[in-house]
Amino acid sequence: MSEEIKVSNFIHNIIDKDLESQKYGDKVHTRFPPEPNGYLHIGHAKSICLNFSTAAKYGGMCNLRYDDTNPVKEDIEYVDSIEEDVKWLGFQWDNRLWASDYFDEMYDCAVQLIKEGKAFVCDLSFEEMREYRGTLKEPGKESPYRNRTVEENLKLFEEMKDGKYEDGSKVLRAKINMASPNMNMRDPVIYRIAHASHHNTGDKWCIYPMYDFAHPIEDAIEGITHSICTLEFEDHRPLYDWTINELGRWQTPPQQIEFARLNITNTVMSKRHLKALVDDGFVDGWDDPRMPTIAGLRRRGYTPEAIRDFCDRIGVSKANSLVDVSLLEHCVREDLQDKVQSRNVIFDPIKVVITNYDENMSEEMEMENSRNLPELGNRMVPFSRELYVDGADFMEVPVKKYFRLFKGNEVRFKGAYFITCNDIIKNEDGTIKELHCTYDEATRSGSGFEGRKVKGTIHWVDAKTAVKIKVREYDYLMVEDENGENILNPNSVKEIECYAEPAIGEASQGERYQFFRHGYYIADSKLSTENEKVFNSIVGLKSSFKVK
RNA sequence: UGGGGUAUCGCCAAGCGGUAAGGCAAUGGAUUCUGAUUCCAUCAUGCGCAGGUUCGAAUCCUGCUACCCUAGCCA
Repeated sequence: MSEEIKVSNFIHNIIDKDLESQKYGDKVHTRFPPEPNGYLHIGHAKSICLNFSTAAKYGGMCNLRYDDTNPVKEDIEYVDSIEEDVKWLGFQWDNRLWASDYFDEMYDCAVQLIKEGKAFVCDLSFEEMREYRGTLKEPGKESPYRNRTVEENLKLFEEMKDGKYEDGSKVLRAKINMASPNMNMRDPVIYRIAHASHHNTGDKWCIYPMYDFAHPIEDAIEGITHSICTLEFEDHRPLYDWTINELGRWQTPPQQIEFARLNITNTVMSKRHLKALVDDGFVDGWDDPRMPTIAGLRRRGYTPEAIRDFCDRIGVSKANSLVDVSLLEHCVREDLQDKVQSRNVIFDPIKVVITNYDENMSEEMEMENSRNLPELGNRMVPFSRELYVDGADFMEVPVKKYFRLFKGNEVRFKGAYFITCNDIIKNEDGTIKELHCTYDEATRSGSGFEGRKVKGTIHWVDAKTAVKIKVREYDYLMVEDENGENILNPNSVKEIECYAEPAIGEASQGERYQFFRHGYYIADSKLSTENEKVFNSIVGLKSSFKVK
């Protein structure tokens, strides 16, 4: 048992108990069973981390199994993305399997139930079936087809398989109890007719097993010990157990364990809604940097380490929860701060003229690549008479406790000199044209100057050698309106033209930086070209001085 | 409750009869050539509510309350 791998107490307690009772001997076998009907999102990441980490922690196995029992909704195009995402998160499956590979065995299981009088072919229509099912408070009525003979059921089911009937005209139902207080036990449908081509089995089948019938069989065949799913399946557990017990084929049946699915503030977490955002063109695709999909988070610049850490920290329990997005952001910052170099980028340029600096002179200033990681060394950044600073680093009328640039104040230009602002030069319309400042040669960075101190350090870019880049700032996809209702945020992305120091030109696709005083950014892998770098904002700095 | 679940700090979450871990957020302070980072401090006489059992209860019992899931031939 590895100590490094964190596993929630929730699952820990269950498995330790099973190990002690030797319910499955020393075996621990989990599975991650996505339906290939969309991209994986961070909610899936929670399940992936849970299942794979649990297996790893106990020296067991974890299967990646596609729950592909409904060809109408599924598409092979999603399979590649699912595997890429699981791998990117840092996990490796022990077996890659398809539920559809068990269709023969599932069919055989169905036939067994029919032979034992535990399943029957039913001709009720959708509407009739709903009527017969009863309601939450009233029991259902038995189907008039419930007492067909075994021979008749066998014949009809075979004919269903052979394609003699239309979609919806017949189903195979388990014969359990129409008066059960649990709706799932009121003779649930276990096989339906669907004349649809399956990505794996082609046109071999025109009947497909339902989830409730298929899933326990899949788990049992694979020797799964702990079948972890989300809370809404709690009511299905009796049917899960019924299926395995009635079939009686497996010595050590798997057990279903439920936990609460992940919800994050300001985040859409339903596949249906995410698909609508893609289909309606609100976002550029499943990997749009605003999407909470694994692909989106990856393009946004999140690291697998940060996501795994997040999953470790949110814990696992049965309480419905809404995790504050600030925890995710914290995990991203914490991971990036010890990995990433810093660069100077000016978002909202104000020109600065150093009036006592020689017009024909320029210097290469040595600048540390990372304050936190001295081992990353230094780089040379050009400095000359005309520079740009950020609009946020200057105030014409400073508020109290503001210690960046304002008229009469001296600040440190990071990696360069102390600079004093002497004059504000305006355009005719009253806007600021440029700032006239002076520098003090004695205060050069690295000179060991101790004469006086300044409270503010700001960043700058040499005007002559500045490189233009595009930066995309993101806001949450969902925001609250004035009534506190969650609505789609119409301003979820903002593109800004920025000036950057020349060294940014070396940025390769996917490379991350901290833009000094701004936050963390990544060179977008899709939008960047040779001539133009586009950066996605990953996450901002924890806090900065905000003018109220 | 028809049935099934869940309630511990603003948000997650440990705790399993011996006197409320931790993280995020927040707040104060120290250091800082990033108002970042780091560091230190504060943050539940209280565990949905009301009773009871016990020397002792978040943990056991009883009764309430609130919220979630459930009536697909989806998963």
